Amino acid sequence: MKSPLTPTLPCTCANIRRAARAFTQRYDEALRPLGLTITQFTILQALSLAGEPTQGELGEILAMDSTTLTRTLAIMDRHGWIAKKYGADRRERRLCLTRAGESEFSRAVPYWRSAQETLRKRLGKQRWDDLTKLINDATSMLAEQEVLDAK
Amino acid sequence: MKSPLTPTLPCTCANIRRAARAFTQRYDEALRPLGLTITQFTILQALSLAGEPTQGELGEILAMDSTTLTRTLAIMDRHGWIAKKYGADRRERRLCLTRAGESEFSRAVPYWRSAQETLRKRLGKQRWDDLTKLINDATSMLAEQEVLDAK
DNA sequence: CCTAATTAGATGTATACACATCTTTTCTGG
DNA sequence: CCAGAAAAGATGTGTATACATCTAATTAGG
Repeated sequence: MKSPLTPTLPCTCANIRRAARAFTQRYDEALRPLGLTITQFTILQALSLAGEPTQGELGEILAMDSTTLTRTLAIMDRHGWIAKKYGADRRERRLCLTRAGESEFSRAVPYWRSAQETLRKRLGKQRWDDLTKLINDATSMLAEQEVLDAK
Repeated sequence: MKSPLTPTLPCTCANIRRAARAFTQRYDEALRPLGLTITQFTILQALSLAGEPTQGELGEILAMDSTTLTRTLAIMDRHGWIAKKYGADRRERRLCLTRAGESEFSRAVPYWRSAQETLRKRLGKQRWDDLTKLINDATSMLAEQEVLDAK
């Protein structure tokens, strides 16, 4: 019975952050041939699913500060993947994919799917699904609490 | 039945990264009065538990590239919290806390514990424990795979 | 209507993170 | 022993992240 490389840490946040690093390394590696990061892929995927969210709305969906998105979107904009439309409220920028963005997303999906399926098989369906549910329940509860805090 | 602020994303990595951001924001907020981040607290906690790991060993424990630790340890070193000892192998740096580091850790524990207990109560013991086990099992499995890949 | 408060996003700054590459030290074959 | 390979960290670079603060646009009170 050898001690694991990654012992359980006393801090749940540290355990989750560690998992995020481990997963990110795997997915980034899979996407590297495309010069795409999982952060950028996630935004492409979110925009291909969502309607035309504002930057703030996308930030809420991803539990990410909207000013963080300013920087990442700028990188993606340099590649011509993102379109920003000014809505009725001219403070807002509504986001959507350009043709090039949709195309890049399509190109990336097989690389992403391969990483996702490899890890899913390795963990097993039950663990994978349980993990997905628990991690998202936790995120939802933290987000709700935040909404209450703001009042 | 309203749609959640944080819908389940198709990508498990994205779900975990989102959770990491949400948790990090809570713990960082709790530690802010001390000018300490959860990253730094985690290193203090790891060093207070571990023996005297090398930088590489600490990186493995945290699933973090050892060169990332170079920068974070430099910040902590400026505060005088970290001691680096050259071991028999002079390439290595064995890490431990200074008195000031131990003292800072002790000061921080109540703030950390408060955040941890608040969230634990909110999620409930069952979910909290299940999440901890699942997330760490997943991390372990990814780390093992990495070891195999390297061969 | 106007002014004051609020909101959306941009910008300045600092930490967090990893990969490529470099230097120093150690190990391995011969 | 010595030359080449391997290992441990440091450094250069680029992305990821959030908070404080700023600007522009909208909303709320009077």
